[in-house]
Amino acid sequence: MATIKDVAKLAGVSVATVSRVLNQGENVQPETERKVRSAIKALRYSPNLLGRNLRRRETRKILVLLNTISNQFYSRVVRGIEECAAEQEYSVMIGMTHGDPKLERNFLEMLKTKLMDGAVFLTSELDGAELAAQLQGIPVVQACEVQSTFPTPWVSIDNRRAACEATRYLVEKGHRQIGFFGAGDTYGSSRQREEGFRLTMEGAGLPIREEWVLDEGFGVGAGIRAAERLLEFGSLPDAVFCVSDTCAAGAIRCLAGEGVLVPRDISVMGFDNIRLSEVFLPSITTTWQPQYEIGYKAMEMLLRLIGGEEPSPNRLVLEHRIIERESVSPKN
Amino acid sequence: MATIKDVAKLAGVSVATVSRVLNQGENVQPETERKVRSAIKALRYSPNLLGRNLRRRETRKILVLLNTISNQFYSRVVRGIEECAAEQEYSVMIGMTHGDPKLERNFLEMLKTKLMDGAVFLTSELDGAELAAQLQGIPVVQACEVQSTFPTPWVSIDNRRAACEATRYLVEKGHRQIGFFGAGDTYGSSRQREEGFRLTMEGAGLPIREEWVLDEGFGVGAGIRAAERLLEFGSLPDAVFCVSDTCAAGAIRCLAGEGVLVPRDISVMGFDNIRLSEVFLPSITTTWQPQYEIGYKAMEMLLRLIGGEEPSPNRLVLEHRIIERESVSPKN
DNA sequence: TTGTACGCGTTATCAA
DNA sequence: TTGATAACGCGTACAA
Repeated sequence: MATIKDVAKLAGVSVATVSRVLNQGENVQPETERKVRSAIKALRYSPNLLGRNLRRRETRKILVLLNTISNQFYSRVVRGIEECAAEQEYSVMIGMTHGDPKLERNFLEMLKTKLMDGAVFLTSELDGAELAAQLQGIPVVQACEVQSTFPTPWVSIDNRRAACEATRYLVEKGHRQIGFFGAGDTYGSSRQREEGFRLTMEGAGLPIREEWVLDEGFGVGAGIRAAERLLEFGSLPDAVFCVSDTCAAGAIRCLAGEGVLVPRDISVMGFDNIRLSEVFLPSITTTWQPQYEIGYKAMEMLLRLIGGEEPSPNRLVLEHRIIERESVSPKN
Repeated sequence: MATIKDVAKLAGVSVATVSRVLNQGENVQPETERKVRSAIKALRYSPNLLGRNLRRRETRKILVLLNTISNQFYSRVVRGIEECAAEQEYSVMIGMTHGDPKLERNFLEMLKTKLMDGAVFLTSELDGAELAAQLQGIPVVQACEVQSTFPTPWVSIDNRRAACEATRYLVEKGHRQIGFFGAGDTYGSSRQREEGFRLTMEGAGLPIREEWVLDEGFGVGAGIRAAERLLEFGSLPDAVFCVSDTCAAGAIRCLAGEGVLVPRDISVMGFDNIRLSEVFLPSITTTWQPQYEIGYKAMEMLLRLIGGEEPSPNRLVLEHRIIERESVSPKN
């Protein structure tokens, strides 16, 4: 691999001149520049970014941390991050933690040592105290999945309010016995959505049957397992509010396997509005969140942070909206 | 951010000693080590990986390049890569190209300049000639989506043979008028699957109606668009062979919207066996490919390449298998 | 306009 | 066992 020295030697100039051609492009004779460029081409030279980054103290790369890309939801969030980043000539790289704190610490190490200029956390497995300690001076923004104990700016929706509205929607459709398929305490968004569900049920004077509140997780498998457990009880609720669209899809599929049809026999509501929810049969009534915008805004905040400013506001709550489809019907 | 010098100063030793404590841990007095470690803790020191990588000429990071993570299929492939990588203490980072050669060149730049030790390409937008020129000495392996003109080892399935078998399966179910939803020439796998389709149809003496061969792409939207075009013709085929499960799902959904039910009115076959295909209603008959193993084997090859050996064999064709589900039924 | 030389933060060699 | 110091490849202040 050719270095800047090789180029300088071949072009018959000093490394400084080569560097000047490469970077500013100013203060160099056209003839000299020509020689340098042809040497670069001849040697197929690319500047070693390790050396450059070390010297410049910036890498123009940012990290997106998430538990898994198999969760369809994140893909448009990342797109938002990427497009904002690209405008400022940043590249983004994705790291997966698979819910493993060790893997997350590994990525944190890269951040601490300036392998990347900053990060957007879409999920995190660490607690606020540890992260606060680790994150000293590292530009980080949280998006979607937010832990308010983290000492970082964030952008998300109001999960609790969204869940309130979703539950109220079900109630207004005439459903009275409503179950909730959540993800337990693993992630805050699920907890907040459960809160919203409970609050609204109580506000409407409707009882919550705890055997219909099942915490299996966000994924398709979670929906299937929760539905299986639901079927073990003698009676079914009128409707189920699921913590995610994938969970809802799994539940609908599992119920169908036992002859329980959605929405004929039971209504199922999702959350997120991923592509699957409009394609699924039946299509899934859900709560849309502005995935692209969440990502874009988070990246804007991160850029401010990298620039040394404190973004203001440093917490951003974006709008959500119920999207009516086929999986919820009025209670007859 | 503290550097090794700060640590050395605080501990009252030289940087060499600090480095020894950090790396080999040998040849250093317990007492000295204790002092160093407490200085490290006090200063919250982490070695700067840019400096280390520059010096060691390795980063222990590898890049996975793909067009988009919204394609569910890749997630298990990446998992295979990650688990093999982790065994050798490599971290993996994902970069998306979104089908844009410029973005891909950007990532290539990182590789050329040793920001990462090597890469697995799950897709690529460049042609063989350009890549051959760029890839001089950079360890790269292709997986899944393979261009045989690339000068790299690869691992994949036999797409053509798999498509032959899938088509034959449809024929054996009694279908005679069969359509193909592909992705055109954007990626080789689609072309090879189309070849297999055509070969088998001809071999069975069945005519191919070109208006039923539609190239819209791999995604859900592609399946929808292709189905829309299909519906514009007066008559429908007995069955459609789709290039991917997501495409099949889109097609099934679109047909259902027009009252054409799968598999009652038409059979639809997918490809890949992603999670969606077992959850979808109807569940999708498809061809499984060993996603995890493809990733794992590709990473094994890459490690050999990084180690300076040429892997042998340097092309690996793994097995596939038809999975029967609900979306294909016998022609009555 | 160009070149010399230093520093970025490490690791590794060599001498003490 | 430890320390001084030379790389690694680059950018840039300063001198020429």
